[in-house]
Amino acid sequence: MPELPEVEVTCQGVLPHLLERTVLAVHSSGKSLRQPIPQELLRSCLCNKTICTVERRAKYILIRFTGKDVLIIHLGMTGKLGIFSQATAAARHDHLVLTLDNTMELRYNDVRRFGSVAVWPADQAEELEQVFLARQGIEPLGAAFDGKQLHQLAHNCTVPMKKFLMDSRRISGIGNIYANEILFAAGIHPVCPANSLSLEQWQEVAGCTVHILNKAIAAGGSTISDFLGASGQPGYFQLQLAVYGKKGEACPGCGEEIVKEVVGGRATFFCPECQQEVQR
DNA sequence: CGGCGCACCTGAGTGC
DNA sequence: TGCACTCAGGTGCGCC
Repeated sequence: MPELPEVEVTCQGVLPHLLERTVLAVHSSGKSLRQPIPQELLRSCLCNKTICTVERRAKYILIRFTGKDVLIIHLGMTGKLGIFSQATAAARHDHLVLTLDNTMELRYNDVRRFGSVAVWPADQAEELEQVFLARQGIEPLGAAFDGKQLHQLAHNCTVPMKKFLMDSRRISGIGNIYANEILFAAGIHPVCPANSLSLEQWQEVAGCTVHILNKAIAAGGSTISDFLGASGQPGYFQLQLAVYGKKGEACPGCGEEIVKEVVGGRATFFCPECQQEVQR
């Protein structure tokens, strides 16, 4: 389920249930995610440790423990985190369960197993910062994010805008749905080369990015209060989408038909009228 | 190095 | 009801 807003909403949703909680036990399904779940390492690093913060970086959820060990979870395409009572029956595709000291459990469920679970032991805290976190793209909701920075980032880069926005090594957190929505909002054609945009256009793209991501988080945030049991689907399920999945429907801006094409190997929706390919 | 295609996995939906 | 086929919101690998 995750693009940045969904991961952020998940973080905010589990946060109040995890703070100050101590992990008593770790169980995994035995099935491999992107990489095998390191059950023994999880046990030795996390059992009897207390959670002190939960934060998001890019599309990763970082659960930090006293003693500096860090559990890192990526939701892949279909990963979900939820808080359940021990009495709640396990669901199909539950792959990791952390038993907490208040009779509740944190459960990671992932149908397609494209997600990942990793632990960075305290003695590797340095590497976590310098190798892993430093490798992530810029944060769209970070203080430094603006059109000027994107303009510089796109210098000499000929890839289509759609791919540029979705490249997590450059910008973190934007997936297929929001890339479509951002380009529509900014009036940019998805195949437009990244280095062909003016500074003004990049400022527009930056502004739309922040606006759309924040709107999606706010919409998903309405589900946070009942996050127990990992009910509803936060994020884009709550957000009014303008073009994604709307092939053949009327553009909300001009009424022209939304078209679908494949760009960078993924379904791409746009309005051929509002998003002109040729730049003037 | 930049960019492309594909593989990883399961399930939902569609058309016959 | 069943079967074959396509598609899905992410990432990283091998290849040119």
